[in-house]
Amino acid sequence: MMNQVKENSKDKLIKTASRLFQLQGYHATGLNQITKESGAPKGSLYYHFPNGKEQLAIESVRLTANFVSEQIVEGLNKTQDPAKAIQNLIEDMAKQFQREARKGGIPIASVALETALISEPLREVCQSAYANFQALFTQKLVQAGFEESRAKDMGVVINSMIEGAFLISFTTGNVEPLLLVAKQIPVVLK
Amino acid sequence: MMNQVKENSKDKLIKTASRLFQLQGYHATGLNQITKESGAPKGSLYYHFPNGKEQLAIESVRLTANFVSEQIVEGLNKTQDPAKAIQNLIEDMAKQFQREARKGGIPIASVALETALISEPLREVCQSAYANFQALFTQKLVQAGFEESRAKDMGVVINSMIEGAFLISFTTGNVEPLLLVAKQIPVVLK
DNA sequence: GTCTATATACTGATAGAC
DNA sequence: GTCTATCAGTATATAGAC
Repeated sequence: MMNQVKENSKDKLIKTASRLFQLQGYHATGLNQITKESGAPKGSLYYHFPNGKEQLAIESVRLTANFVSEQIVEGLNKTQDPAKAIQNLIEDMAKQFQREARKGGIPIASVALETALISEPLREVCQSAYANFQALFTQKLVQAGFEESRAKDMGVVINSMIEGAFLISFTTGNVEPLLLVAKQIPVVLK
Repeated sequence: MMNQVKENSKDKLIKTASRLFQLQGYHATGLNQITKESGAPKGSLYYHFPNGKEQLAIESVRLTANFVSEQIVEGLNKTQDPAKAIQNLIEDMAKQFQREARKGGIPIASVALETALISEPLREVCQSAYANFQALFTQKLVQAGFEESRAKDMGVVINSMIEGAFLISFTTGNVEPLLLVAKQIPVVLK
């Protein structure tokens, strides 16, 4: 019923918008560019997203967040030991980051920074994304026997370390920060 | 000679631009708003910055970076032990962040994310800013007897942790990430 | 649901008088 | 160095035919 063989305009718009917001940020990405690259007509955009750019961005961030969450889950499931698992996950992210040669942007950070003060709904969906990432790390730690409260704290810390390393790696065009942060994971979890 | 009692248009423009770029990001900040809030005429902007917005942003990021560097230096000088010093610095930043109630933005991150792929000179000045922050942490560690190579690595890691914690704290409107990262500094430096 | 044409406002940038 | 007027382009958003 809801699974269509052919991709509809709404999905095409969200997919294209997700890519462009991630690559260029919120304000640098215009609706004209999104409709043009998605192939969907502009009238269609306001039919599917009556609240315009803000609503489209909210759904785009949700899509991006789900995609990243899946990557995290898959990565963490590869290894039982949590420290090794998280370290490997970050190193895999660094490899992918290097392969793409910085042509993909950072998943959510730019939209979060640009909109946190001007759109409460957009801020909330970015906040949810980060809360979700943290929860995945925390879950992995709890399953490995970490005490609940410490696992929660370390989820926040690990998420911060990863986001910061992404920011610096992206700005400098060098994956070193990601690799160095990965190496510190076993240290902070000891 | 170069120290004028009265603030000239160029300085007013850079100061205002620094504040607005930090608060709103690069693309959301228009030249009309900068000239209006600075009190400087628009014609004056292109007289002082022939390369327009990009050049103004470069000098604004430099000003912001210098200001942050001074804050870091002052903070690190308060305490001799590097772990304690860095931890206290981050906690002070968190306090200031909370006082401002998220009304100041994050110093450089938004501009860095928005421009790294579209302006090489702007990317470079953001990169320099981060390199400078890292060097200050590294210097503190070397002075305390850390081995040079490890001190460099930890400068990068600490800078990443702080930037990431700022990003998450800003997005969520909660200083917890900054405080938790501060608490981990002695752990990673042990 | 799709598509085009258009409205209004604002963007970065420039010209030229003063 | 200052200031105003204005350019061409693009932004988000809407109206209305199909």
